Amino acid sequence: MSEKEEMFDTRHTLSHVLAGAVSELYPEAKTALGPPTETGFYYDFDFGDKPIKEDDLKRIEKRMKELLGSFGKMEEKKVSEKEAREYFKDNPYKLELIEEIVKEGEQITFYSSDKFTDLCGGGHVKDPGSIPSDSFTLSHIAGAYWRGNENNKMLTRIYGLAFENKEKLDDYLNFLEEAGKRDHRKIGKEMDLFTFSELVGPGLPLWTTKGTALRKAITDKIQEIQGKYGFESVTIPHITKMALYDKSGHAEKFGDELLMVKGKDSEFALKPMNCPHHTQIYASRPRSYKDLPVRLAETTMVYRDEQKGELLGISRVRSITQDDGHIFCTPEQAKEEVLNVVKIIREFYTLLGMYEKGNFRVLLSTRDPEEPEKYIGTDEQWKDAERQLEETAKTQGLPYEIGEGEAAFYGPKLDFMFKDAIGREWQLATVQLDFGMPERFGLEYVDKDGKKKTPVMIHRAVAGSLERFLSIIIEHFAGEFPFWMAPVQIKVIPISESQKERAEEINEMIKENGYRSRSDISDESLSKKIRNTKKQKVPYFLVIGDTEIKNKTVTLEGREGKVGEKTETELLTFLKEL
RNA sequence: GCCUGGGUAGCUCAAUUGGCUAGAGCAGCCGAUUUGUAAUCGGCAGGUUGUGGGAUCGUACCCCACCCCAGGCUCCA
Repeated sequence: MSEKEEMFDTRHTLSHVLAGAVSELYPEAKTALGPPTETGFYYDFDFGDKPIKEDDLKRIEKRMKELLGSFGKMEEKKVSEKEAREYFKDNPYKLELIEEIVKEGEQITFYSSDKFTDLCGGGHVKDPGSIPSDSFTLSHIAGAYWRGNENNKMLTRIYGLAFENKEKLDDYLNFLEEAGKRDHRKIGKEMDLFTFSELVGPGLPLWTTKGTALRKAITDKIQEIQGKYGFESVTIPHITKMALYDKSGHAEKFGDELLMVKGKDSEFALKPMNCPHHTQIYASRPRSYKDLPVRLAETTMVYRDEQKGELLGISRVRSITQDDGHIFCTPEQAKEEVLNVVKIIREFYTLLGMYEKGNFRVLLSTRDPEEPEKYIGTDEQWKDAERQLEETAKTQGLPYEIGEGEAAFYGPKLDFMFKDAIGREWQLATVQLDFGMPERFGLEYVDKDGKKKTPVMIHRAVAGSLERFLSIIIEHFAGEFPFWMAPVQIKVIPISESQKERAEEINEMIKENGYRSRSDISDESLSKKIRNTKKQKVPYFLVIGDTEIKNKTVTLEGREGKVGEKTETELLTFLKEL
């Protein structure tokens, strides 16, 4: 058995110990479900009308530790439906599970120790007494709907962290603490990148001058790359008549997520996506097969009335800036176009040093075969498109997995998933095939044979949402952005008042050469000015004293220390090569 | 939206658990200093303790409602 599987069993067993401890301390509580997780385990309970508090965790944890030694061996026992029902007659959750197992035609098993019996499929360490009592801890409680369905009752979930031993647990706790230091909300505030106002509203970030410089550096870079692949920019209004979404099918899909704007005599919707608008640019004139592919790109904000509890920093917001793009092409061209988008994504994330194995994974999001009515398009189209995407993923060596039921309603997609500082996964880049919308909008092109045909539409985004993308890279770089991206790239620091003028002169010179430079001519000490520069994570700074004035040079310094004394020309050459 | 926590100056935190005028540091402003590599010194200002109600002789602290934030759940075109 691998170490990972063994840990899985340990965590699973601990969830039983947790349930055992809770059952003892709170006899009224009903146990529901409790699986292991990546970092520990949890168990869901129904505490009835006497919910527990965060403070109670200490008590439960203490009892768990006491119980470990006397918990006894985990023994499997096959039981009949009748026995099972009898044993759990007061527990509606277990009864529901038993019913399901019976329906599936599977054997019901109990796992019992001296202290506690649970309905369970197995996967335990034989002797819970062998688990070190300081290798786990209960971390927090949270609400969770029974069976993950929001129409069901909300249960109380107790989360625990568990590792091989105390050292590993401490390592993880330490990791969480370190991760907290790179939290994009903290760094965003420290570096003055964005802010929120209660007057403006939750989920609506306001971008400062520095944050905007950062955003522009990124979107310029994306445009530079995608420009090589034939994308051209377009511009659309942020509102539309509902007619557009009635036709696209989004109206039905979106419902209350749409934000409405009332005009004098008509009502508009704030756009929650850009594709329908872009189809209308395509549809504005007759297209020949010779015009295809048409590749439209636009970095623009969309607005979604997300549920409040889902908002999170700039990872999940209500005003979302998408670096969106839509390709309209012939069915024959689709594969090549998807490939090109993958290349754009690869080039961009490679530049960031984020395209490394293990740093991301790709989700091939397919249709849920159980619910075909949720999607548009024929079986044939779906199979074909899914196969096409999978082929591209394979030939491009993408670390992909199938995400069944994760597809958009109009087609399958490749989603590029990246992790934030504490390991939560977020979708950034995406390529989506769509054979529904062109048809709905009656898009067409005239083919070689003179016949009108329906083009394929490909949706794509490189950063995805600029907000979410920034949340990830702020945490990835802990604010220490690569030079080309840094909101302030260079700081010019005179040692004392007498070099102020020269510092300003150098600062202007650098700015004229297209870099984001600032001078610090405050009356602070050199040490203080350097400290501030480092705190702001500015990649390079120049020190100017009497020596530099005499030599007509600047002293260049970066994050790794002193680079050296350079003339203006040398400096510009150096910056150019970064 | 739901569950559980939280909200004190721009930021980081304090206030002996219901009892003197809510205090520090940093940032800001004023003054002195003119600095050679991660905090120069002094002064000033800064608060309706998230908001609104209530209980109390008295509340940052107790109760109610709402707002905002976080960790989860649900959702994520």
